[in-house]
Amino acid sequence: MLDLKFIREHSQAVKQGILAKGEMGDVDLILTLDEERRKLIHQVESLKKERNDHSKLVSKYKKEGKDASELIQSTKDISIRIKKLDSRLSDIEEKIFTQQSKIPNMPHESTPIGKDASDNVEVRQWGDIPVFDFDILDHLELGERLDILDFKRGGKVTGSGFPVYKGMGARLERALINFMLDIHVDRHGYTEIFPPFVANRASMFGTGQLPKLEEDMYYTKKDDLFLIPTAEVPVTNLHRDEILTADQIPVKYVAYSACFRREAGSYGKETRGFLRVHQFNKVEMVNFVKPEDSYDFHEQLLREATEILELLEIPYRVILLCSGDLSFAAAKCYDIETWSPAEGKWLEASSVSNFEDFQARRANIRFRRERGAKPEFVHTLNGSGLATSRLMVSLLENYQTDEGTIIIPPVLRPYLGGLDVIKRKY
RNA sequence: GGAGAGGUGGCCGAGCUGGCUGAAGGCGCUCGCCUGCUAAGCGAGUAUAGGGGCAAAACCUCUAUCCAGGGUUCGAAUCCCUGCCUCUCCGCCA
Repeated sequence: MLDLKFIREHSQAVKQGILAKGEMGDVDLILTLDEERRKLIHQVESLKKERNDHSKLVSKYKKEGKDASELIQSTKDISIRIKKLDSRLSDIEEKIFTQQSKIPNMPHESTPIGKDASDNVEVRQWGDIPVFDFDILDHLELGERLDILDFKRGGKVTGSGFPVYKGMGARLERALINFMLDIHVDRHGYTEIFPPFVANRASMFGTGQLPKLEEDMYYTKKDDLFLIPTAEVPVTNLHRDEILTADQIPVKYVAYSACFRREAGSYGKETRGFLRVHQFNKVEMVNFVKPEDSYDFHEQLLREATEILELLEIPYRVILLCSGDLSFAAAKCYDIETWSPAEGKWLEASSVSNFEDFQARRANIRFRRERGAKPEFVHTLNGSGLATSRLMVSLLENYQTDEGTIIIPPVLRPYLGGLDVIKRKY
């Protein structure tokens, strides 16, 4: 959410930002409504003052034994006028709020302006793309032959897009999650959170999923709750409506969660196997920091995420998203993509975003620099570190051998009881 | 799911027979004084948001806020209704 005052004072910049992001948003309507709002506030507040004064007089008259009936009658009229104006005012404020919530965050100055993914900028690449001297298999075939992934039965239990991990596949998934959590906790100073996987409307609004992405989320009607699309939602909302003290900041949380996405209307391309699923696992890092530090933390977050891939020795590249490819709430975002030898392309395994105060304003997360200082909005950032589904694709495909086995990266072996290779059972 | 209790400022905690109560008192914190030595005492201050005054800050002023939303009333933290949340007991379940 952008500050109403900011929209009022920088309407041109906001319009440009909306265009650059390829979003919708009616700035002029907001400006018109805001003007009316302020006019109404002025009227209704002076009436309220009058009413308050009258009420005090009534009290005084009664104490003195004077007749207050005339005064009471005239005050009654004032109250009726107030009620009318108040309801008009809240009507307008609701309209403003609706419009305001639809305005995306502004892209940061270091975000390249562009239309779509083709305007994204590659920042760097790490590791060499592997060359194989045999015919490689894709992760689906590998998973099936090794009997570690079962997409078919997942379809039976739930529907397509709900993969089942089996045997060493399940253990490998668990190993990846534990490995990533341990690195972030032990080396990057994170506090681990195990959050709820279901969140309410206020939380979904706080991080910016609502209202725009309602159709993309699983929803439980009876309880008016949403299955989380990312741990970012519950973890960021941990501090909703709070004022943090300066010594609490920066807050660094890391959380594992299952992530649920309906991916409505995305059938067809790129839906094979793990490439697009409705449920996947992700380790997510969330930072709450002072505004002036947020871009330093953004770079640090990127390093913390890529370190995982370097330890796993999986080639990746970092992409700086252009304005048009940026999500609604982000001001700047790096995507980390890992290499899939079978697909012959890069797969997004992580998004590392700086939301500045956009989420903080929606979720009302503030901090005080010192006692007595005015509360300010924090800056929130988050980054996947990482999503295991795409990571699993790259891991299986990059570490496959001509025998159809999978070499386990050394850093993961302690998590797999020392196992160094996954072999076929038959 | 059934029965009951409750949600007040950074925290604790009054008020809840409606009227200078934005809210006693305590703790914490900040500043000052005194005193001086791991302490105590004294004084002052200590919410947030919005509107207006202003180019802006400081400041002044008004309005709102005692979980949220409605209602009653000249006037509500105080009365009524609805919702949310917390706690206790019972039931059910992992």
